[in-house]
Amino acid sequence: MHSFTEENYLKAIYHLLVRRQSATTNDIAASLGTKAASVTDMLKKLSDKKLIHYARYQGVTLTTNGESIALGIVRKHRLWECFLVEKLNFKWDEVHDMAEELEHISSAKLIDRLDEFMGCPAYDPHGDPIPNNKGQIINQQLQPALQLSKHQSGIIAGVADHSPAFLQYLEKTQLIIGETITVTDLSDYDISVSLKTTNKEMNISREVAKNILIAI
Amino acid sequence: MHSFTEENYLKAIYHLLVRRQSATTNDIAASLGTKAASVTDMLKKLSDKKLIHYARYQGVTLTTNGESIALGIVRKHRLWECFLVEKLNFKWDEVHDMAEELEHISSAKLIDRLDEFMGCPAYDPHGDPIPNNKGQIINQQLQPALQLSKHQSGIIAGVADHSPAFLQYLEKTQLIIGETITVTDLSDYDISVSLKTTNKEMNISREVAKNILIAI
DNA sequence: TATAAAATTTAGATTAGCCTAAATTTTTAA
DNA sequence: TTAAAAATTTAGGCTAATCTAAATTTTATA
Ligand SMILES: [Mn+2]
Ligand SMILES: [Mn+2]
Ligand SMILES: [Mn+2]
Ligand SMILES: [Mn+2]
Repeated sequence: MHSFTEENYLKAIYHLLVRRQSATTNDIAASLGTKAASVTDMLKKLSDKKLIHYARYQGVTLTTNGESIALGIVRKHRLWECFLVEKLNFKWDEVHDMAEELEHISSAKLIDRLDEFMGCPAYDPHGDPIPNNKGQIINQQLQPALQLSKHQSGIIAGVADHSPAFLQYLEKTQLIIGETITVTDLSDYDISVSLKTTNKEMNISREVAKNILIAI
Repeated sequence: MHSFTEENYLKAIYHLLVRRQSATTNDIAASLGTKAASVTDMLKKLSDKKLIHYARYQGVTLTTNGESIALGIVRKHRLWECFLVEKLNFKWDEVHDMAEELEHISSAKLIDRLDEFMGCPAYDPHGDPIPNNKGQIINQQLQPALQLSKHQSGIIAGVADHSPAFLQYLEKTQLIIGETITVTDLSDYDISVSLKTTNKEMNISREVAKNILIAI
C-alpha cells in the first residue's frame, strides 16, 4: 500500500503534531534522522498523494486520510509492544526497536487478531494509549510529576522520555506505570523532588520528575 | 544487516536447491517474480558479498554463510506461521503472505523468544521442518501419497503444494497433517486414488495424491 | 557437428529515497 | 525597518533494485 518510508514520515508528523502542535521540515528531519532536503522531497510526494496539507515554507498537517494511516501505524507499534512485553517477556526498555519494524507488517486482520489475543489493551507498556481499529484513541490528560504540589498524590501513567536509559532507571527505582506516588518535599533551591511510593521513600531529580507523567 | 531483497534471493535460492538440486537464473526470476536480467545483477552482488558461489552461465549455490542466512529466514517464516495458526487462530492456508513479511523482522532475540513461547515446535503448520537457532534442520524423508501401494498405510506429514486452494481442499476433506490414510484402491486407467482415513472413505485425484506427502 | 533454440548476461534507462551545496524565503533582532 | 540568522527549498547527483532490448553463451537437435 504505502512504503515503509512513507509510513515513517506520516507517523513522525503525527507525533510532532501531538507533542508540539506543529511539524516543520527540520523537526521531521531530526526525528527521522534524515536531512531537510530529503524531507522536502517527501513532503511533495505525500502532498501529491493527499496525505498531508503542505504549503512551501509553512510546515505541514495531516489530512484525514494521512492521520488515519498514522494512527494505524501507532496502533500496530503499541500492540506489538504489548505482545513483546506480556507474551515474550521483554522489558519495557527493550521493545521499541522491534516494534519499529513490526509496525510495518501490513495485514489489518493480523493486527486485529493480535489485539484480541492481547485482550484489547487500552495502553501500551509505556502508558501510551492504543488506537482502536477505527483509529479512535483515548486522549489522556497527564501532567509531569514535577507539577505535583507538596503532599499531593498521583498515579504514574506514562513517560515523556522513552529512552532505554530512562526506562531502566525507572524500573530499577520501581517508579513504574500504576504506582502511586506522593510528593513529600519540593525544594526551590535544590534540584530534587522527594516522594514516597507504597514501599519506599526516595529523591529524584527535576529532570526525572519532568519525564514521569501522572494521571490527573 | 541485509536488505529484504537480498534475503528473498537467498531464500529462493535455498528452496530451489532443496527442491530441485539446482538454482538457475530463470528459476530464481520465476520464483521471485522478477526478470532474468535483474537476477543476474543481484547474483553479482551476492557473489561479491560471498553469500553465493557464482560463475557466469553456470547457476549458483549458497556459501556456508549464505545458507545460514537463508536458514535463518526459513526459521523465522515457519515459526511465525506457527504463531499465526496456534495463537491467532488463522487457518493454514491464510498465513503464508503474512509470514513473508514477518520473516524479515531482524531481531534474533525476538525469534528465539517466539520459539520458546511456541514450545520449540519441530514443524510448521504445513509439516515443514523448522531450523533451530543454529540453523540445523531435520531432513524429513517424505513420499507422495501417490507412491503408496494398495492396502498400504501412512501418516500425512506434509504438502508439496502450498497454495491456499490446495490447502483449503485438504482441510475440507480432512486430509490434514497427522491423519493416517490407507490406500484402498489404485487404478491404472482411471486417474484417481481411493483411500480411507479414520473417519471416512474417499477418492482423490492423482494430482492431489501427488501433492500429499507421507512420512516414511 | 553445425545450427537453431534457450538461457544468460550486458547495455542503457527508470524510480524511490537519500545526499551536499547553493539559492530562496521567513524570522529574529539590532 | 532592515540586516543577519535560521529555515526551507531547489539543483544536481548517488545507490539499490528494477526493467527492456540487444548481445553472448550454452544446450539441444537435425
Ligand atoms: Mn515504542
Ligand atoms: Mn510504547
Ligand atoms: Mn509459508
Ligand atoms: Mn509453511
